[in-house]
Amino acid sequence: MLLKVGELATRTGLTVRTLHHYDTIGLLKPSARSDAGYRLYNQDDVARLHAIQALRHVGLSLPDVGDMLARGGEGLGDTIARQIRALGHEITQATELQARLQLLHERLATGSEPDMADWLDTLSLMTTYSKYFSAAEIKRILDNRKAQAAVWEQLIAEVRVALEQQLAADTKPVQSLALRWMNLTLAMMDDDFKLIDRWGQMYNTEPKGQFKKGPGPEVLNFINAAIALRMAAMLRHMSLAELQTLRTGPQADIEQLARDARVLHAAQADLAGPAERALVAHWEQFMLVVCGGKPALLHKLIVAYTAEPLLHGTTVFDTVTLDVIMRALDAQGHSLSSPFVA
Amino acid sequence: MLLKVGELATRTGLTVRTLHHYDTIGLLKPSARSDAGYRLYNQDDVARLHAIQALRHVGLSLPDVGDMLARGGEGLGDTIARQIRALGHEITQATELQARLQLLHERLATGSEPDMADWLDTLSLMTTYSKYFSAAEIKRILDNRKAQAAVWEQLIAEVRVALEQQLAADTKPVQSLALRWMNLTLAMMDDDFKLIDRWGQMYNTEPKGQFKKGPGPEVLNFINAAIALRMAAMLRHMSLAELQTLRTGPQADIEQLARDARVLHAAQADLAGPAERALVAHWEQFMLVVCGGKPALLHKLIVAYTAEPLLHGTTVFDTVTLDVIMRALDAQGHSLSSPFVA
DNA sequence: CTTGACCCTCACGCTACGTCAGGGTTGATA
DNA sequence: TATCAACCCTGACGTAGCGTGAGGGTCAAG
Repeated sequence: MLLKVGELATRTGLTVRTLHHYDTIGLLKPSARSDAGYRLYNQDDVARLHAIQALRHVGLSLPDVGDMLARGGEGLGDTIARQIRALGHEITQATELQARLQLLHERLATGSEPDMADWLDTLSLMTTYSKYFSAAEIKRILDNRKAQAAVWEQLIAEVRVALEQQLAADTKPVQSLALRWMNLTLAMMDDDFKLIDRWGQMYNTEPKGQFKKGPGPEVLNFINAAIALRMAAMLRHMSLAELQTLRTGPQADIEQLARDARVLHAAQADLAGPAERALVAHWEQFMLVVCGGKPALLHKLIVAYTAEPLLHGTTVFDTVTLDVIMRALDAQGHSLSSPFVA
Repeated sequence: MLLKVGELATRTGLTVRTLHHYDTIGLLKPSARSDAGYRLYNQDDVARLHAIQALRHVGLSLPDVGDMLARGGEGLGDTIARQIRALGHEITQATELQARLQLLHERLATGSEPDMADWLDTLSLMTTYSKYFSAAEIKRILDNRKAQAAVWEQLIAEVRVALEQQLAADTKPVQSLALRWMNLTLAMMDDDFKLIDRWGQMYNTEPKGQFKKGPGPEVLNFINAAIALRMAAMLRHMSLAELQTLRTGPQADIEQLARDARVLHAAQADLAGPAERALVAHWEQFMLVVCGGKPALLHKLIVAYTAEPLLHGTTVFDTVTLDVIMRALDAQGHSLSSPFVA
């Protein structure tokens, strides 16, 4: 039983043109022609076509299908395994892109301003980010940044003032700003130092024009110099890996400690009383959280703060709180360097 | 600051050829040319290019990017939403294909015979199946079929014998075969009638040549005629929806009932004794499972079996078991039609 | 003898560029 | 000032897998 192209086409769900194409590239040549030149396919041709369809369904290109048939199906298992992996890759790519677009869509839908410039800014920001972060990471970062927007504004303004006053990077006010900057950045990255690394890479390798919303490059250079000083000072007392395990610590604890300290300060109470002991205990617990639960690291941190003049007095606590805590520690016999070591 | 193509290219990560292309299709024409004819891009051009890159990253085609820029970004939100949906579709497609290939790979890896014909048979079967079933469904079906392979062999052989003996479709032995066939098919489909429907559609619409492994068309036609008779008989007493909720019931129960019945049969015991009551209770429970827990359906089933001569004596139980159960039911005053109705 | 349904062989079109080929321009160096 | 590398230009073909005509035969029915 010989079939003409049209018949074979309808029977296989392909088009006549496709069969023509397979003929011209030599993938499936009809075994015979009628007197008028009509293509005539026999049973073997049909079988071969079915094989072709099956292999195409695996995702092979037409040349690959031809090769595979020529080799008699040898290595098909490996080829399929490759296709599976390729599909996996494709799927993750598509999923990532979808997540990014979803994020973009949410962000711009809530803004409710169909401003072309905004859309495109966000879009290209997103594009830039996507080279360094996954969609989930971008979401975390942007969410945090949004939540901290006001704090950042304030901090940037203060840094700008310091810059204009030409304060030196190693002065106490600038170092205070640097600490706040570091902590805010760390919080924005959910305490994840790997993200900060990539963030830094991005800022360094991407053309600066991208980041229109951020603080200009002068501000960044200024604060980065101050931060570099702090990092260097810290690194004289701990490894980079240890430094990177430091956390920001809960804001709530900081505020609670400040309130408690202020009460004790106002009351001029006995610095070794029960309230003071509780304060010190709270502070210890907070610092342990900051140090990721590692007393040894806390020890190194204290040594660094003691030994490095640069770090003196620049903590997350205000001066009053710091003063009360330090004096209480002293009064309670903590030598600032021993009691926290396991 | 005017940029030449090469400079713009390296700055944006694109190739010179790409910028040439954008120029020729009018997507990004440099705002100026040097005396020598060199393309010169100004700041606006660069901005436009960034927008183009961003929109490309969304997945838009070059013409679409052009349109979008021409419209000033209007409708971008909708476009992005569309892209998200399209990606979702793409992802499900790829995932399905990947699952199917995975299945294929597992199946052929265990077979450990790199026979070209086998690979291609399985491949085209898979291809055919995939038009009607998801990869997960195919896996279930093939797993079940594999587990039942021997039973199918036996059943098909018996049907073939009946066919050769030219037994009529409404005779008891053929009806018994039909019942076994139905139950085996149902088990293969995990009691899912929707799958059976699609299975039937596939068998009817696909070219028969595909199914080389199966029991030839004569056998199928023969048994299908017998099954059609049974279905018609059943449908005279219940709706199609009800018929489709019938289950096969656990094989373990069937065997247990057969063993128990045989013991009682040998013992010639009192048909209304405690053991017999337990037997009847077990049977009732089993039948309720078969009827999906619906006593009303069980009632209809019993009526059908009583009223339709075609169904007489053709159950999943052997004759001895059936006889014992029926007599026990009778002796215990169950009228076969009343006691199971809620 | 016509008509409609097929069949044939070119041959261009589509996406988004890659990749020469053949030839000018620019700026630095010998 | 000649040269040379590094750029730049336009033009044109190639890619994958066919879709979509154009222009012209073939076949069976009416």
